Amino acid sequence: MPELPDLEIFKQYIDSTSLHQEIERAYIKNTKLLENLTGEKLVSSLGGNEFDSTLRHGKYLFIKLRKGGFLVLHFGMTGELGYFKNKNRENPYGYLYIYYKNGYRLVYISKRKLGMITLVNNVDKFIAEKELGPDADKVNKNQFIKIMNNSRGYIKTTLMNQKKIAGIGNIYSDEILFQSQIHPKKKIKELIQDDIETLYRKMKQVFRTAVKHKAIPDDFPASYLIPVRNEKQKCPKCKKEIKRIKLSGRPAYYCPHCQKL
DNA sequence: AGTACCACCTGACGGC
DNA sequence: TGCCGTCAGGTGGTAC
Repeated sequence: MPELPDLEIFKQYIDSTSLHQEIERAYIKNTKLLENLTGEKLVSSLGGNEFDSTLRHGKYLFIKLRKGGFLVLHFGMTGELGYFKNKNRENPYGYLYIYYKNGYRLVYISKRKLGMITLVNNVDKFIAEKELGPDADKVNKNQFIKIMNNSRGYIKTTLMNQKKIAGIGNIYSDEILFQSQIHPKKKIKELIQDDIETLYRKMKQVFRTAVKHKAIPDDFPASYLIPVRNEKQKCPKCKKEIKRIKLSGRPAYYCPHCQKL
């Protein structure tokens, strides 16, 4: 479930497993995920190289290469990472394999092939080209208020708009709205300043909590929506039934009692 | 500017 | 058990 907290966990995973060790070779199984890049170029750039550090912006992960440039990973809907030595941990959906001299490999895994892999020299330039807004976990309160005041439309749609704020997806937008007690289909212009500040506070709190629990929904606090984000489940606060509606074709789950329009 | 809908891709799940 | 339709955390493009 690759949204901001998941990406933050991926970042920590790379940081704790894959930095500062020589890459023996790389292998790309399918070039479909590559953007502006050939498989040959990717493989030759990684071989004999080393990862120095990582950066995250929204749902994108940037891994700095010792010899210059960054490996960029986007995880789509089903992307994940694996770092292991044992062959029986092999995954049929692995696409990019990075083999280290120590016998371990880092694998980019994607069931649905909706992710993206590329190489860039300049992260800020990449962010500008993708027109991404500020990272949702790093944006400050004044920036956030300004972004909201410059938007119209539904609050949920706006929170998920990567060009406004980067990092929030379908699942976490539901959680942020649930914690803020705001209906997903509330129009931004109908929110008062207090609501916007609540959203900002809850957004940060949700990220902090999710990352603390390694982005594993079952470990989230009992007051969280995500572990019970399904129709016919009971609202963690009022125990009434969770409802599902659609916004631009995407499902939104909320509590009609706690989140009034 | 914002919304709905389609496409991409393919596994998971529920119903019959 | 098996087939089939529908749905799914992502983004990007189009028509209105």
